Amino acid sequence: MARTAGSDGQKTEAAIREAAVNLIARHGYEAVTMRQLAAEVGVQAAALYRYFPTKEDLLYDLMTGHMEALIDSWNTVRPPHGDCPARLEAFVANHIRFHVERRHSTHVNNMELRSLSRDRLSAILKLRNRYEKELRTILREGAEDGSFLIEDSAMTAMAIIQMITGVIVWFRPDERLSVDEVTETYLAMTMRLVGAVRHSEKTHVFERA
Amino acid sequence: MARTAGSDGQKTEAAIREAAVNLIARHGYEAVTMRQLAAEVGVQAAALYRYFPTKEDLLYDLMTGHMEALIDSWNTVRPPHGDCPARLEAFVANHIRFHVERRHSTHVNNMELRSLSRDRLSAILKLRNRYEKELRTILREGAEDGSFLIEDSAMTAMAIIQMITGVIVWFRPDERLSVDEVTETYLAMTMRLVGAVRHSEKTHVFERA
DNA sequence: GAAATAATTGAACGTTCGTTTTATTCCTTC
DNA sequence: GAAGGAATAAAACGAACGTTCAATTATTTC
Repeated sequence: MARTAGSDGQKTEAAIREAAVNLIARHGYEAVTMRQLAAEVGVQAAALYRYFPTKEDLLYDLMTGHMEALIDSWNTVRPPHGDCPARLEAFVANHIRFHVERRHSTHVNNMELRSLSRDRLSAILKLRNRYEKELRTILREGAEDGSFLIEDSAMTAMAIIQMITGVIVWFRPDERLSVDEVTETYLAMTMRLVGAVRHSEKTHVFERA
Repeated sequence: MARTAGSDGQKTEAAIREAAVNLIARHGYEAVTMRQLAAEVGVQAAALYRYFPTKEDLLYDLMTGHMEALIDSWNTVRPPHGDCPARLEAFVANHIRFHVERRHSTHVNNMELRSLSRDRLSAILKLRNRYEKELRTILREGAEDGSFLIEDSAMTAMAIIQMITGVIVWFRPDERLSVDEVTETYLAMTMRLVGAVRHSEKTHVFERA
């Protein structure tokens, strides 16, 4: 047997990517075998090597694709400079939406870094740093102009990113909670966390007992 | 050859646990082989099976040990009821200290859940839920007595846990930052996040522009 | 409709995996 | 100092791993 009727390289490659993200997110990169992946795509294992020279090439392809899509998505919604609270809200809202929509891809990027070679690992970390730098800048400028009250912008950036990325660990849409509702609550928590008062909220004054 | 001079079952078992935590945290459960682990311990692979019937038994042993130690550590520092802000501070401080001290063990527990069988997975999740319930209770009671201002105690609990567990991702002691300094900043962020005013801080009033 | 190219199969390669078996040596007890 | 259990080594098991290769069929090109 050989080429099958209706076979199309572009469709096969896309199917490999999709099946790989789902399988790796569920079972982990090391636990997923090329034969298992091929079966999910509906193809023999040897066919995978037409599109990805090695298993690690496939993983790296998935990860770079994810990071570039994340950076692109922020670039399309990023507000102009000034108004740090508005920029922070835009960052958080976009981050949550992006990651909820790509839960499996996010899990792969967060869990499988250690399966990359040194060079590829540092390439991914470079992209990640470029993205996180955006948040650090917002926090630093907001602290300088008095919009925020924070102790350390780098530490705060890590805290916020871990908090808002963690949504994908417990949140499943289609339940009693929508993405918008979750985003709204996380926005409120983030704004309090950085010592800002939200535009749409009443000012609360706490008195010492 | 056979039994080596000075060999001791208890020491070997402890050495296996320690080597396994380090190797699995670094390379992942699936990527670590029994031969690699045995070499790290300084023993042949077959010797491991005297202490752990299967590779998964070893993983499960490490995970339950970690969770039980975590619950124990909270039980020893847990303050009496009432005074929700003090209880929350104690929870956060203990959580950060525990996890920083056991970075590798924490990584194993967070990353390798998918390598457990169904029954063992749910046993670990049960322990985890018991621990997280402590935080949810503090938040709920604090919201009821007016100490905190939060939207949803379950969601807030997840946000806080992910934020404070995330410390181990970026923090390395022995640098310019001590555990106590990091804990102090995270305590401040947590208290603002739940809408509380810390005892030791001045009350800040934000004015609308 | 023949030639060129694209897509895939089926079988095989050597290696490594988790685990088992058997035999051997060390250590403790009396 | 003999006996018996504890701790390990050495070798082997079948299965599964990532990957390669030659052969074969589908599609496109002219």
